[in-house]
Amino acid sequence: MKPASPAFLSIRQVLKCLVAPPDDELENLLKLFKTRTLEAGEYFVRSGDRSFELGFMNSGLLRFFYQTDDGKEFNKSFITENQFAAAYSAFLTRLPARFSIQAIEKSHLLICDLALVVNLFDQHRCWEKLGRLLAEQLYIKKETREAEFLLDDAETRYLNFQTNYPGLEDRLTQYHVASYLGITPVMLSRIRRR
Amino acid sequence: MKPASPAFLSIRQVLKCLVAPPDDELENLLKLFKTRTLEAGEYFVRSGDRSFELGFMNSGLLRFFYQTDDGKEFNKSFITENQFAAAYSAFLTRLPARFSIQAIEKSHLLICDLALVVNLFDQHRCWEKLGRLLAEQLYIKKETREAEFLLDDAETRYLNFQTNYPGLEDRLTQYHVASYLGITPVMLSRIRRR
DNA sequence: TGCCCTCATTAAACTGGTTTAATGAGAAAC
DNA sequence: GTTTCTCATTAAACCAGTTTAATGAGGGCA
Repeated sequence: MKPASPAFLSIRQVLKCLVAPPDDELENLLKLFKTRTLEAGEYFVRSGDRSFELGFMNSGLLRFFYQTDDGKEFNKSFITENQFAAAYSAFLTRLPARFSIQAIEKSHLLICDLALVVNLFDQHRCWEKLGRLLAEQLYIKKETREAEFLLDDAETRYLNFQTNYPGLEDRLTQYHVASYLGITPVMLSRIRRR
Repeated sequence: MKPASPAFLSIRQVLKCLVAPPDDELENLLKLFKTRTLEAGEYFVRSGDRSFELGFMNSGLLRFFYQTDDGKEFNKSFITENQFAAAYSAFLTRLPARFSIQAIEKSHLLICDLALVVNLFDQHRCWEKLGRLLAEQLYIKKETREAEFLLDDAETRYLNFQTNYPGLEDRLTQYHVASYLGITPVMLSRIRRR
């Protein structure tokens, strides 16, 4: 599968839009990637992993989730088409991943060793900038979520979820939505009744 | 107050350690800063503000906090010596700040217009890198906090706070600690009894 | 010494959410 | 058509943390 194939169309566009890389740098980066398909239920990262890949989603749906010792799960975010996916914080801190990443729908990705991408940071400023922009996006997303947990009750968080992730609710079971909101399916059902 | 003065010693060290800037670039950056003192209770940023400064703490203690419509406050983080302080997410998104930053102790800072620093990103790679590293730090901090809220109960969060911010508890009233943990002072008092 | 003032503790009623368990409802398997 | 999944709903008991309010305990200050 070569960087000229249709699978590379989206990532090309996204990267051009984000950091406007020179053509040769862009090709350098793209040839590090290969395609991968995850079946529904399959894992991209498992909690405890120490080696990491960067994924770019061509299609499908991933969830990032924490697990407690007694088996409870907490979805922390969802990733869909044209977004990057990685256990980036674990890579940066060189600690084992604290959460898992799992496909909820069959998903088509481009993947690449994360360390190879980070090595490019020193090679050209556009990749350093990419690293900055991705970190900024992640930061803003997490901070927004922190604000929701501190300021909003469960019902408000549910309404926010509907507007922030339009259409996503239909692709998820009530269990996954509830887990993202930090409540039980029972409570979500009660909220929905209103 | 010139960049040669003692007030610039710490920021010099921190920047050298983070991004190893060339001497002339470092001086370029430092001459953008001037000193500022905040009395206890004084604000560095107010919720709703649209223009932002980057602060570097020489001494003192700041809190970042959200406020609800009915006046309740939620501390989201604390900043002490040798750390940078800014409403960075608001700056990045060009939205009004959603939280306030206030001095809990009398604080000595170096401050500078945030936009001037961000303009330097294109001038030299070391500043682009600085932007990346700061965003990464913020991201990791927020993600850690998200994990705590999802996985841990109030008592565990309290114990985490004590180990993650050693000595800080003694500089804060019980109200501020409780607000950071997402509980009431009453509940914190009960936890402490155990 | 006595008077504030602010902060910490304790108790009691209350509430938003959980837990457990039973019931319903749709879709796939055969 | 019946069985058997999985997922959503509903009810009832329960619990972690809130709210309100009263009490205590220290510090600054005239």
